[in-house]
Amino acid sequence: MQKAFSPESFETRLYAWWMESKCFHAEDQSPKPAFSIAMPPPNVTGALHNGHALFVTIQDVLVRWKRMSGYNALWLPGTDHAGIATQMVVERELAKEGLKRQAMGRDAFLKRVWEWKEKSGDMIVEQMKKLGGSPDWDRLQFTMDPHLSKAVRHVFVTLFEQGLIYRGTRIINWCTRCQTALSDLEVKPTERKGHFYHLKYERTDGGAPLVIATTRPETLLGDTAVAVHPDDERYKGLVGKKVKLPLMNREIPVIADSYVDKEFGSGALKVTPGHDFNDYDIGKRHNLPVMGVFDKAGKINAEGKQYQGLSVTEAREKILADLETAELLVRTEDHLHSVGVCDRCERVAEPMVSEQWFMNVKPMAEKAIAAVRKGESLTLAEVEKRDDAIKIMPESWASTYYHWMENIRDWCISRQLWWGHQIPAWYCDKGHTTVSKENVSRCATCDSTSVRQDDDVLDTWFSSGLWPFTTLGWPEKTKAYNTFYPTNVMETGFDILFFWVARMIMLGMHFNEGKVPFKRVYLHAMVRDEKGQKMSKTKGNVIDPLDIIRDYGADAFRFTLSTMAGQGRDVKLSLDRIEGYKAFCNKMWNASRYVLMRLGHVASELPGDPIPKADFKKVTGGKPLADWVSENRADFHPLNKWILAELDKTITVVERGLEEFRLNESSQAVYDFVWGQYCDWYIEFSKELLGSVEHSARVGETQVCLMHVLEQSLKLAHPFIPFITEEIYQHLPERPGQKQGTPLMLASFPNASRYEGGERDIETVTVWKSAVDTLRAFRGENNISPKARPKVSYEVLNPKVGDQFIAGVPFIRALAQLETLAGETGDVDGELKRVEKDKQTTLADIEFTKAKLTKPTFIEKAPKELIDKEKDKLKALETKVAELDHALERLKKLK
RNA sequence: UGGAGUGUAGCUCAGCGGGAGAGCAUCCCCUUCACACGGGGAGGGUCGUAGGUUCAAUCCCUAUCACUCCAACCA
Repeated sequence: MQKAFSPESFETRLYAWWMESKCFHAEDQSPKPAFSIAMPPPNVTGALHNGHALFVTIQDVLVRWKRMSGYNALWLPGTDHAGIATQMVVERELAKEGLKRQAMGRDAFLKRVWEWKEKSGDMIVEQMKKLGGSPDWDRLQFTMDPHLSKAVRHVFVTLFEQGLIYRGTRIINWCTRCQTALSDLEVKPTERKGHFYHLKYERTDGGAPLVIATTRPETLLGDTAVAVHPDDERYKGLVGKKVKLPLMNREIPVIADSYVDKEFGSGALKVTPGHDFNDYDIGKRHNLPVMGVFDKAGKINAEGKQYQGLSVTEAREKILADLETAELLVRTEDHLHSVGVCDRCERVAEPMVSEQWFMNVKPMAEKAIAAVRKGESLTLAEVEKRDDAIKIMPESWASTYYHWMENIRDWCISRQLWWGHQIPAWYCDKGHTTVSKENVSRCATCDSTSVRQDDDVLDTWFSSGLWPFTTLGWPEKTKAYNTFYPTNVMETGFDILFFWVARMIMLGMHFNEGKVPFKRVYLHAMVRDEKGQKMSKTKGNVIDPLDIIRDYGADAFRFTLSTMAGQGRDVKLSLDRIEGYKAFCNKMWNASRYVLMRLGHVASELPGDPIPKADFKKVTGGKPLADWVSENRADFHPLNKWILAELDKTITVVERGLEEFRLNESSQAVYDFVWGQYCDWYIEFSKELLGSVEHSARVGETQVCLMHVLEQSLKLAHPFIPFITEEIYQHLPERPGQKQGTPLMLASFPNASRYEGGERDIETVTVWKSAVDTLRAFRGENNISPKARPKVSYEVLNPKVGDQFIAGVPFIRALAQLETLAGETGDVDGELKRVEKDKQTTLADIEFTKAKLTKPTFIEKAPKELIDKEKDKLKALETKVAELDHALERLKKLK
């Protein structure tokens, strides 16, 4: 084993070895219970970021743990074609070469995107490997693989036949830059500074003109009504009459609709059904004509008459100027309002009426809501046993989910892009539509052979919405499908709860006889920079995960992410923290190295080290260490019993944390145990145990315990820090029942033993530890040189603790670095001071406790156990004062 | 506008009804033969603010302030 811990020296080698040994492989069929996670497929738009690192870590921890716990564990990897995002990236690349997709043509363009996909997909896979991710790479899939594409068509055609997918002309969000329709989710409301314009609409009956406020004066070109609230006294007589649309020489009616807010603006609203979602609804209620005045490039069309050809912004300027001239612009105010912008390019999205494909999701949403409601009333364990309920964690997300699902609108699924699944609909020259799973060359209605496939592609989330089952071979009921559907855990970011998770639930239940696609959803938080800001290239605060791995190792990075992946809390990534966990890895490395030296299996650096080479076979009679330990534990030395008890406690905490997605608790427990108990105390105590003749009978037993506890710790830590634990494990000496060269990642995860006396064992050693602490504090406070080996005397005052203490004397002496623990004390003054101080605080404690116990309300109302506890405490404190008094007396005499 | 979350030591975070914890940072001592990515010691917090419930509140309730996020149809 190398002296220095250097992750780069083994990470790559071990990963390759795991791959060769097929350690990540999951069986399609197995007698073992199944556990599966469908990996959220990263977009093939480029490199991995910290958000990916977080999900890879969390999912890998869960999968490694389950795999070691005897499950046939499948983590199914893949990548997503990410329609708009990828097309945009490639278009940008092409622009550098002076190329445009329109000029290239569809086929040539797609060829380039595929090339990009190969490159980017490989890169992402490589990066996940660097992190130590253990998905079953043999099953790696891409959303546009032939099989998945076939499933997409199957779903499209089925939903079409069920009447849930239809083509219609409706108002949708349109990005004039990306030149495509967007779903509601792809439009992000953004605060923008704008103006509030008050315009005059003159009445045809010569009455006082109506004043109407708007932020978008250019849309007046498409106004087809003015609306007021039916109860608005100011406009009572006006409903049914007409007003003159400024500049357009058109008359439009005044209508009454309760959507209008009487308090807002002038209480009169211009209605533009062609370019506003609400106006569209109002228009439908009142049978208003829908007038589109922008074209798809965002230019005014022929309906805009004299403004035709102007862009939206140009038209606004011109119209305002013309209104001003016509004295129809009453006033202008500054106004901060939110506008919808394209999620991808941030250009303002234009609501526009257009013919698109839609999915009616309402019926599916109802079932999807019911499944989560059911999950809410069940525990995590109960939900695992069924296939009709979903538990969302952290639970606070459930209400957000309901709200969205209850108000869900039809999903616009067509996109005017080239990269994606082309819609399986064909139109013939007579205008008939044929929807089919197979390519169509003849119209199903009129047999015309002049057919053309719809140019558009499906929203990217259409195919990823099928991910948990299409990746298992669906619609065929494959062995893998039967084994792994429903999957157990969906672990992803809350930012795609609606985009993805909700749609998987709806489509999953719809196409799998009501069976949910996953039983538990764990939504992790965002990875931010150390100040809590979102990492973005423009802010320049992006930390590249590969840089972190290079500087600290994948394990330190993973451990950091695990400890910070507490529920519902953003991960603020700080390099200091990562460095701290690298130190932990280093500690683990060196502790292991020491243990191996002490077992005589690695050349000791101590000249003349008296410790014999550990012969486990002889000590345990050929039994595996774990078995031998549990059979003989009751007779072990208190120190060995104690560390085994601490180990049991740790295993329990680690397992509970993993079960409840509290990875931070689990990783913290591992850290505290390995460093705070095993290294800081047990190893130090063991030096005395192994090094002194007095305990020579305990050497074999202690060597077994050192080994056994180290091995269990490695297993416990493995899911979090797979590389270093595996590397150390491969250096462990031969043990009975243990085949050398088998990977740790396939070893079985520790179980807490059922041994009863653990608490008592812990108590004993706690007495020793606190004695050492006291002596060390005394040295520190009194500036006694670390080199000094003072002689210290002790006196047993409390016989109960006394026996425990006496057994620990040699160990306390060793750890406190004393010459003797029995003789005369060196510095009486200092000790007097310390004991005096201790007495004072103890007296204060007594006062506090007495006050509590003499309070009548406390005696009456507090639970009996607590009162007893307080009484016991008081007694103990009083005894302690008596002891301290005794000690003071003695010290004074010595002086 | 509505909903959710967060506010604890200088920093990053645990704890969440019975007298406040960790890591890092700071200060002091130590190159003791696994580890200076180390060992030992010390200092440091009226647990955002104000009320309330309770024998008892950092923890529960109410209000309030600050930050963050989510959902939104106010032109």
